[in-house]
Amino acid sequence: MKKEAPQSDPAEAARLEAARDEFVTQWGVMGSSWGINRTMAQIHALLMITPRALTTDEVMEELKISRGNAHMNLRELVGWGLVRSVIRKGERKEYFEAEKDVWKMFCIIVRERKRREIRPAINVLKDCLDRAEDLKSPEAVAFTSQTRALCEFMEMADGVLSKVVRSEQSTIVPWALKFLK
Amino acid sequence: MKKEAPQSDPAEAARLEAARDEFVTQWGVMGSSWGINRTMAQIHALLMITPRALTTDEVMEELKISRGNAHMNLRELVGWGLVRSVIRKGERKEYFEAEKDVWKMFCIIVRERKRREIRPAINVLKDCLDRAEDLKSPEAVAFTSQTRALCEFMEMADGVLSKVVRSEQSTIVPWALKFLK
DNA sequence: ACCTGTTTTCAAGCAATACTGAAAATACAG
DNA sequence: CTGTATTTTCAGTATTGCTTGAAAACAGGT
Repeated sequence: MKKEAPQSDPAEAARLEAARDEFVTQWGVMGSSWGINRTMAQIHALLMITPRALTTDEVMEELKISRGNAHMNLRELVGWGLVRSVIRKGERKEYFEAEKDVWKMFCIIVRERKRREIRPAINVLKDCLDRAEDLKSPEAVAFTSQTRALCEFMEMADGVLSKVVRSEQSTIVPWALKFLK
Repeated sequence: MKKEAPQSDPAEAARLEAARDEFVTQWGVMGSSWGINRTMAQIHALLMITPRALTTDEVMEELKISRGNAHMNLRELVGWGLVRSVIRKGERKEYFEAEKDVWKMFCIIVRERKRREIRPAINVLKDCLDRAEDLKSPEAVAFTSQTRALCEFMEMADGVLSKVVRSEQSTIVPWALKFLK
C-alpha cells in the first residue's frame, strides 16, 4: 500500500490555498463593513494565518498589491499593535508577524478604538453639552437631555470595556456571563 | 427689571443652533469611522435631537441634501429600526422620528450588526474550517487552529451580546459589572 | 567616499461609493 | 377618471479615499 505524503500532495495544497484565499478575502470584506481599509484587513488576515514572519515583498506577492500600498498598511497595522516588525540578525530585510492570540487581538482593538473613537466622541458630546446646557427653550432642553443620555451611555460603555480589557485575560467575560440571565 | 424671554432670545437660539450643528456633524464623522454612511448618521443625529417628527423636506432643508439622498437614507434608517415612519391622519406627508431611548438604540444596533455581520462572519469561518480541517501539512494546521480560535471567539462574543441585549434592560450590564474586578 | 539593497514618500491616476435631480410611479381627493 | 401631492427610482455626476509606481531617502558594506 502506497503511503501518503500529505505535505506535498498537490490537490491538498490547492485546497489549503483556496481556503486561505477565501479567508483573506472575507476578512477584507468584514473589515470594510467595520470601517477598516480592505487591504489592511487582508494583510492582517494573511499574517494571522501564516506561521512565519513575512517580508513586504512576500505580502505584495501574495495579495498582488503595490509596494507603497503594502508598506503603508503594514505600518498602520504596526501602529495598531496588531503586527510586530522582526529584524533578523545578519539580514537587512524587515519581517512582519501578527499577534495570533485572539483575546490579545481583541484587547488591542478595543483599546485602540476606545482611544481613537470613543473618547473623542465623549469629548464632543461634552462640548455640545457645555454649549447648550444653560439654554431653556424646549428644543434646547430636548437637545441637552438627549446629548446627556448619549454621553452617559458612552462613559458607561467606556468603563465596561476598560474593565473587560484590563485583565488581559479571556476567562473573565465567560465567567461574568454566568450571572447574566 | 425687564423679564427675559429665553425661548425667543436670538443669541440663545443661535447658540443652540451651533451646538446642534456640531452634534450632527460630529455624529456623521463618528459614523464614518464605524462603517456607516456619513449622511445616514447625520440624519439619525438630527432626528435624535429633534423632539417632533420631521418630513423628508425638513430633513433635506436642515442638512442641505437632495431628495433622493434624504429618501434613501431615511428608508435605510427605518430598515435598521432606528427610525419610525409616522403617518398623521388627514395628512398625506410621511413624518419620521428616531428611537430616543439610548439603551434601545444600542440593542437595535447590536442585534442588526450581529445579524448582518457577526453571523455571516462566523459562517465564513466555519466554511474555511470545513475546507481545511482534514489537511495535515504544518501550514494547514496553523491555518485551521487560527481559524478555529477566531470562530470560537466570535461565537462567544455573539453569545455575550445576545444575553446583554436580550433583557432589553439597561441595568443589567452595570450590575454584572460589579463582579468584574 | 561610493555602491547596493531596502524603505519611505507622495503626486497622479483609479475605483468605489455617495449624491443629485428629474422623470416615473403611486396614492389620494374630488 | 383627472388632477395634485408625495414617494420612489436611477442614470449620470461628483466626491472621497485607495492604490500605484517611481523617485528620494536611508542604511550598511566595501
